[in-house]
Amino acid sequence: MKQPEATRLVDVAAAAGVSLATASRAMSGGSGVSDELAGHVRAIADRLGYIPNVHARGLAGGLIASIGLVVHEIGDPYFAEISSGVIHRAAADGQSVQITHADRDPVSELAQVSALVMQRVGSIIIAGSGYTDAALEAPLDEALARYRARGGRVAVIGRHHLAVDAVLPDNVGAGRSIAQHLVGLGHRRVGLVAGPLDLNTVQDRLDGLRSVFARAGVATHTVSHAFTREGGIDGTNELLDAGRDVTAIVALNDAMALGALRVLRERGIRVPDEMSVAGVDDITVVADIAPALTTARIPMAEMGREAVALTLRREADEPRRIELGHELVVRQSTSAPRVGYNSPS
Amino acid sequence: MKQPEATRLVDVAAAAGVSLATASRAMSGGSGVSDELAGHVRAIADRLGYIPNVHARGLAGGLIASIGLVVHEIGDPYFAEISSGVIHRAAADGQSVQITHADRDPVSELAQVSALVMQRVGSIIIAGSGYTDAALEAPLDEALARYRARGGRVAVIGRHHLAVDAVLPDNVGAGRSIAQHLVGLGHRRVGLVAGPLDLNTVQDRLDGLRSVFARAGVATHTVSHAFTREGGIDGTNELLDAGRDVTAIVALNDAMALGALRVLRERGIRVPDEMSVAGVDDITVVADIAPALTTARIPMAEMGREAVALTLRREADEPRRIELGHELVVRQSTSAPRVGYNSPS
DNA sequence: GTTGTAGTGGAAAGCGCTTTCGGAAGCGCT
DNA sequence: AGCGCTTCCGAAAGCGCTTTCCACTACAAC
Repeated sequence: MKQPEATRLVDVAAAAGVSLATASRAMSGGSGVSDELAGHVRAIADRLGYIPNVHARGLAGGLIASIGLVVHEIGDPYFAEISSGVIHRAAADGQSVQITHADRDPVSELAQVSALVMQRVGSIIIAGSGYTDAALEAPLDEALARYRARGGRVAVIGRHHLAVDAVLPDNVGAGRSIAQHLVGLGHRRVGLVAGPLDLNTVQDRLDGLRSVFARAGVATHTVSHAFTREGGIDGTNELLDAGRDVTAIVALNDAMALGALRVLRERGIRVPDEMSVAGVDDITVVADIAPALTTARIPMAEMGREAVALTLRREADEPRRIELGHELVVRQSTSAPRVGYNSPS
Repeated sequence: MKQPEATRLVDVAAAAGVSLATASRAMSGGSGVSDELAGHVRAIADRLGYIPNVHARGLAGGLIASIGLVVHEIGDPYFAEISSGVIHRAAADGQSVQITHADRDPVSELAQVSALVMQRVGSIIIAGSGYTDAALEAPLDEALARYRARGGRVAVIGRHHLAVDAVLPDNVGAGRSIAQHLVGLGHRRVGLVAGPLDLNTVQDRLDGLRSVFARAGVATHTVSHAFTREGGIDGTNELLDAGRDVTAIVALNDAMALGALRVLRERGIRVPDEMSVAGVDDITVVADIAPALTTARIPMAEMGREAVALTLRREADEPRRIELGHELVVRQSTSAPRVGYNSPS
């Protein structure tokens, strides 16, 4: 049960001919040790293959060099790619990453954060939209505030209603770009397949889309379902069943776009000939499918990396936000509307 | 720095009117407490919102209730879906999951495992193929043996050359099913786009494919590249550039199949009219694309769940292996070869 | 009435580390 | 030489938990 040959800090101290306290100060970069002595101790530690015991550190010191990452569902490519960025950047910094699922449920999300706090992780990164309803965010906000008061570092990805460091993709701009692209192609009636309307990501993308469409006098019809492939299927079916004669469908993320594509294929509606389809995110796979999806690229892995970088900075001053750009990626799923199609009469 | 209102075990003990020792026994399921008293203590603990301090436990007890999961790259849907299964099952059991990247590198993989061992995680799950070259696996095997000797639980997913609990998909069967399907459609010349040949997953799938093709007198041509979408692109290009007049391409996993589909689309080769394409895995997205991919389903999430289940069993007897089935999923990317196509002369 | 035998309480010893505290040593200054 | 000052170091006190070792109470079995 006990590890037999584990080198402890006392062993290092003995080998280096210093006291335990000095060894500790040398290892954890504390002050009170001369640089040369510290260097010497660290050299000895390396030679002995010493690896600090995380739990002893956690018990004695408070927080540990570990990142807690909350995503909704790691099976979702959007979160998988963000996580990949987090893990890569964290590894470069010698930090381990604990991932938990919030399952798109605010209650579960709060529970996961609490669990992470109790594990004494040094930083918490929350990925995924927040609710625009402040009441739903309040408990989370409080929990995070308490955690930060204790020295914890927090960063959120893609949500901006919390008073913490944030990495924000350009959702509004992404929506605008997609809309401009469609307007440029000549579409006049567009269906918007959205996720839950109280998510800030959905709202922002919708704002971008509608601002452009409204100015161009393009009619839009919006349906709202789960922010997943299944939601895309439901939304597209609803749109089609309602008999809206739209010439293009914008899904609020690529997962929904994939669902839309599937429904259109099953119904024998050709893309882009009879219906243009666009998404948002540019998850890896949508570049390879036929027709390759027109979408607005959100730099997911980079968002993950930046979030880790935010938790690393020393100064604990006021919340900072990093805004990342987007990029319109035009592929084959969009084209000018064909006259004669989609006009029921 | 110190958490002010953290409920500790002594608090629970006081509230329940029992001693610290009894409370500890009640919480960690040890013997020496009546079930009713234990239940009472746990109820009080719940009411107080008590969450045990992981680090104190880790320090005192040896290993902690946490799972270390090693995958190659979480951005890869295959690993993302496995991870999803692991996280869900672990959460149901109150365990946290630490994910690290091995980046398809045996050296890195070993380093990750060592790091996890030092973190005193209670179990380690390694996902991803092993090398059939025993020399490459030896260091890992030794490290795991030491860890197990200390009470650590280990499970591997999809590799069978280690003396530990394993969850194994039916790779051979999957290969056979795909081959039978293609033989049944009348294909006589098939290209195999494989990953690295020293990975047991690749070998097993290849064995299944070739055994059936050989018996049916079908000619095969194999190329080997990275086990990723990019590898699929390279492999398909190599196959096509070599002028092999195959009527079907089997990619050894869906990621490679996606790459193959992309190359074929770029070259204007129609699927399945001019070329049938099949994959293995059935990652979520391949059901939605056009043409929907014919593939052999490997139950990834279930593999993740089973791996966690394996680490949970009490008896530390000899290695157990759980073999899961596969399922041929015929979609639109395969059809009978068209006479006249692909015959250069 | 004596002996077991669970179940429980109390006390205490760590687990390996960080950190506080006070002392020792080295420095420049008067 | 004497003073205060800064540096650096060693001893020791925990961090919250698991465990072990007894002691003690019931209550059943002999």
